[in-house]
Amino acid sequence: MGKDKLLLLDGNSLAYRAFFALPLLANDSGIHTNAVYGFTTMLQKIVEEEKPTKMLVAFDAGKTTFRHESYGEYKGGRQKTPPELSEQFPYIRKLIDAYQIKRYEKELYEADDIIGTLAKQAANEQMDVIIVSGDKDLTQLATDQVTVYITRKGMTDIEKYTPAHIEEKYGLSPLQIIDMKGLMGDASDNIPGVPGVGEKTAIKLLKEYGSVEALYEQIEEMKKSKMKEKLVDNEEQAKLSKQLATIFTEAPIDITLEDLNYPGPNEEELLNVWQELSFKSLIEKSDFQVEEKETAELDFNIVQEVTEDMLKDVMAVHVEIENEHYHSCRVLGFGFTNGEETFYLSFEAMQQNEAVKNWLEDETKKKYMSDSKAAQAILNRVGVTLRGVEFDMLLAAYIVNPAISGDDIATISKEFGYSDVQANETIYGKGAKWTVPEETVLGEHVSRKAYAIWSLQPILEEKLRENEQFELYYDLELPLASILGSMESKGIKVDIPTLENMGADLEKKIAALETEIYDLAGEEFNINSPKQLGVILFEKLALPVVKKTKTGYSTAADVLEKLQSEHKIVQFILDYRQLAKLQSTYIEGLIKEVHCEDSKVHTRFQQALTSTGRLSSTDPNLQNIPIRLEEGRKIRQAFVPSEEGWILFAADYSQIELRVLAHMSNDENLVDAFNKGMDIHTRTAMDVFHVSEEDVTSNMRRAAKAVNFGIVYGISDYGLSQSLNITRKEAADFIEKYLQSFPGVKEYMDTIVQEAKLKGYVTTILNRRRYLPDITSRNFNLRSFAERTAMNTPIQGSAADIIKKAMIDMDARLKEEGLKSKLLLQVHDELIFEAPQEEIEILERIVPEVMEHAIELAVPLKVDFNYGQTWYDAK
DNA sequence: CGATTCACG
DNA sequence: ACGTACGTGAATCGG
Repeated sequence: MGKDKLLLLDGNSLAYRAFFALPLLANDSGIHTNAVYGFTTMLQKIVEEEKPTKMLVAFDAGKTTFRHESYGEYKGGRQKTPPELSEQFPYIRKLIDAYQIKRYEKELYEADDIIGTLAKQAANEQMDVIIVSGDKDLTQLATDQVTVYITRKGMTDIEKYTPAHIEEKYGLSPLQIIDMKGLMGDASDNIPGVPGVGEKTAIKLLKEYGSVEALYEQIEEMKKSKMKEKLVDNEEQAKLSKQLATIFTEAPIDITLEDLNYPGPNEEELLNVWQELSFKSLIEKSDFQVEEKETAELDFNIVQEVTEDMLKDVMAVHVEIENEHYHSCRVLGFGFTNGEETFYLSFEAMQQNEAVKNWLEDETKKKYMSDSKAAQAILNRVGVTLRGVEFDMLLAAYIVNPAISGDDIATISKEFGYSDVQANETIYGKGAKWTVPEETVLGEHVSRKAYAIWSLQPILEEKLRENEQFELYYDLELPLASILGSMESKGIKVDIPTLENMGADLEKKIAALETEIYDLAGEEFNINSPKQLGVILFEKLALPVVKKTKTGYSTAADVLEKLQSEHKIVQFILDYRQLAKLQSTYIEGLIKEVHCEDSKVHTRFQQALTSTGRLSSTDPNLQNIPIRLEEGRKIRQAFVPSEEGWILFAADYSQIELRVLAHMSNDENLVDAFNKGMDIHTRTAMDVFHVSEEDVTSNMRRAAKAVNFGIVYGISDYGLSQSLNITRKEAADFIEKYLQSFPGVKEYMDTIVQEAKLKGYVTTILNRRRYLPDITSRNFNLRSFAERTAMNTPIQGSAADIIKKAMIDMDARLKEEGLKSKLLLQVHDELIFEAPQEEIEILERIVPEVMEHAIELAVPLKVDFNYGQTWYDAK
């Protein structure tokens, strides 16, 4: 057994150091992590390099110490600990525990005193001692056996103070550091010292006299000077200061050196803490075996047949599929559990099993699932109607925190502290190596997923209730999932010949433009490559460079528009880009997505993805079908009703976001404008430019419209200047005038940012939440972005709440009225239905009625509608 | 696989 | 002084 090596760490000082040395990072749950991160990297490095056999982290306990008895102002005037740091201390403690390092604090004593006491004891036992702190005061403890490490910038950079190093640096012994502080004081601890004496003078005096006491014994022999006067006047203070600066090495601690043995980290615990904090780089760098981590045993069976008695009133069910394309992919199997009995059933076996099918369709049999919409769509493919979904883990997790990334069960489970389910990649492999394992492995994996859902259901439900989000989840998102599932399964019919004709037409136009462009450029190149295009435009043709990107010249549309007058080629490129986009994304891309059995596209609405609460749409994205330009808008002619004699009916909210803003800000002016049913951009122009309605020019209205957009996005003068092509100063002027006209809006914007800083998140009308950890960042960009998000998310998110509620009400109303009409699509502020001709009259009445009263605001909601033979004609 | 561009609200 | 409008998805290029 070699010599013991003891590492003593000053917890408070290191946490402070790390906090101020590093930018205010935060993980995606909104917990700040910079101090914990700095602490961790420092620990990792020092443990690696020093390989200690014993360790302890000491913390200050409470506010008062024995030093306050002799000097009440000790550490007075100190700024209180920033809340962003306070919230990190529990994590630092967790981290230390995971490392299996002892931590200790003692009433009335500071971390210094605990460290000093233990260092002395250890030195007496002939141990090597290393003290780590961010505070140079500790250097007074340096001896031949005790080295003091002081962290410098970045936490992992360390200065090692041995007595020799101190001698070299200051010309003093370690104990004289105390005298130095007695003379010069310490502003951060509010130790006064002798006024006018700084580091230089203190060192000079100590070199001559040796100590504070010796100095005062010989003070009469000192030559008369200002300095001498000050020293004489402040004798008591100097002695008190020295006393305060002295680390007490006889603290009555009830912990012994034997208690401090360091066995090395508990790798599993440490990984858990790192995962909770999202320390991805550390997890990757660590050579801990993540995959081989022991998972708890799970008792499960692979069954060929399921009998009624195996199917309980409440169960977790998971449908395992090949990939995310649930409208077309292979189905692998089903996992079931009620927490006691767990079993796996292959898809083939399920299709033969009436008991299971009946149970799945039985409304009274409650199912706990994750992504029930996918399960519904899959079962729909085999003629089974899923009913009785009582819990959806994917949606619950999303409501608790929309920033949770990943929609697979392993990822979500881990977020909530459950790790007994493996990543899909571990089971199947990835890329070309993807393969379905043998049934015992697959069966266990799927069973574990079901078990994870079962285990997390109470935890997530509790969390939802705690956040007052249970209603949002249970009454809005959960029923919506089923409605979206039906919309997806129904699909929308696409007329391929229409697309093909357009494609042929486009092909000719694109070829003609290509020729023109090559001709004007004097060479052939890839017009689709911004890099090659940049070379042609800005080098060969020497057009002026307006904007640059990270990688080179920007060739974005707004840049090209500014260059239109410079060269004929620019317009051709703009036209080429427009047509090429239509061709590749909307003609070829769309055709690829049409299912040949029914000539329909079946998009997937992502319900647990956006940070604001909106839906998104993929494969194909039906929420960005062209409309603004006529050429593109024609794409909509290919979207047709699925039955002969039916009609497409589209209804959209007018200005829903500004109405939401009027409601939330309660701005008198804005509310009035909507209550009077005015054109909001015209009204804004009237108020900002102080003109009457008749005198609002089209330019004024255009400017007002841009300002309104800006307000919704979380305005910035730069953004507005870009959109209106004016100077930043002019834009700032506009904003100023707007906020004067709408003071309620200004107040709302200020309040919401304040609230976000206080709570760490913002909310919508239905209590949807978005965390904004960057809102307190000292990085201007990150903070500004978070501030704009704080202003925008309640608006965009509340509008999303409203239309989601409208979809639920509309679905119920269609059923109530016994109509055949079906909801097909949602595009953020509009709903698209298909309907038999004879129901159009009814829809004209009920759709606006339902949508306008989905949620009552302080201003009316307004809905416009249109219908026609194709989506294009519903305008 | 990141960057760029452009389609939508 | 800092350098941006908010929220998405798909196609394409090129390392």
